[in-house]
Amino acid sequence: MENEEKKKETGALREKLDARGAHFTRQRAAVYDYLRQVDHHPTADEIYLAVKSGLPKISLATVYKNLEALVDCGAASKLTYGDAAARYDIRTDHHFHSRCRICGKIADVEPVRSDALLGLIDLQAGFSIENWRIEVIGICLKCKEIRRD
Amino acid sequence: MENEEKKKETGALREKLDARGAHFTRQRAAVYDYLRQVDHHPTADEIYLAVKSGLPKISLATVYKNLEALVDCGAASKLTYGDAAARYDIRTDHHFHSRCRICGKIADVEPVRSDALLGLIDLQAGFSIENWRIEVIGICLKCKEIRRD
DNA sequence: ATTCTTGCAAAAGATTTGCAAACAA
DNA sequence: TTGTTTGCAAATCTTTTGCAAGAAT
Repeated sequence: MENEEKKKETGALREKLDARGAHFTRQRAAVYDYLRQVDHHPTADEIYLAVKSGLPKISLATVYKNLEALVDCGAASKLTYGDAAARYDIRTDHHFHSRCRICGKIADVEPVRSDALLGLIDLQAGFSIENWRIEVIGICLKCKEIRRD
Repeated sequence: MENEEKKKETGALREKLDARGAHFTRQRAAVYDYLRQVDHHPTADEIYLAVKSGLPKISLATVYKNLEALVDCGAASKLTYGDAAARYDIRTDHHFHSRCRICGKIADVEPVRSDALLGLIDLQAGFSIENWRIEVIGICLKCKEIRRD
């Protein structure tokens, strides 16, 4: 049943927070739950507005603090692809993103042979790679169909 | 001689601005010249401080407006890799960047077989790629030598 | 009991905007 | 002369911070 699944996830969050000496709170759980339930990568403000319906007194500052706590304990990640506002992602594994130039939607892109990237670029000598990010910009299927280009 | 080179570049900038109906001004040329002479990717504020020595009355807002004009006419590009402040680059051709986690230095990375990137990722069906960006994060040679890790 | 979190307001940092005077075409 | 740019100040937007009261461990 759905409640079992929810309880399991809640427990997982509790453990991750605990490992960092952070507390489990209703506000924190609400931010986490919203991030889990949406299929896109919302900004702090969007999360704030959404979560406010269940917790009317929550403040935007609390949402920011909780997002930071979630990122710190490995329960979410922060996307900073140069928009005005940062976006947050429930996934923390290594993956990339595509952005539609028309509708702005950001979708997940899975790495297939990620390490082969190194052969495609001419890096300065002696640079030790620890991580890399790829963003693909273009037009998504939905926008293409609407425009019939 | 150096003046010939400078005049040629100035002429090129004038043409690009002209094509957009934009004017060539001392302030605009100063921002452009600074971008040409540095070997890194400065923020608007750094450009402002540097250009102010030659044009003491220039304002930060003017620097922002000029950077936008330069980007618009294809004389520079804007880097938004998620820092607090955007960075500007005199190059407008397709290339990438590396960032040192220790010293924060951003260096150019040349694409070798850039189109082969498509084989490395699993993009959603129907997405038309127009452009892509890669950022490599790690430790540069200089910082590695200092730490002797 | 102790430590962390909340909510509020204020502050901070980056960037944009409105506008009259100055400048470039 | 006409349209663009400048410099200034004020405004905007995102994010952070200080702090007293409240909640979690």
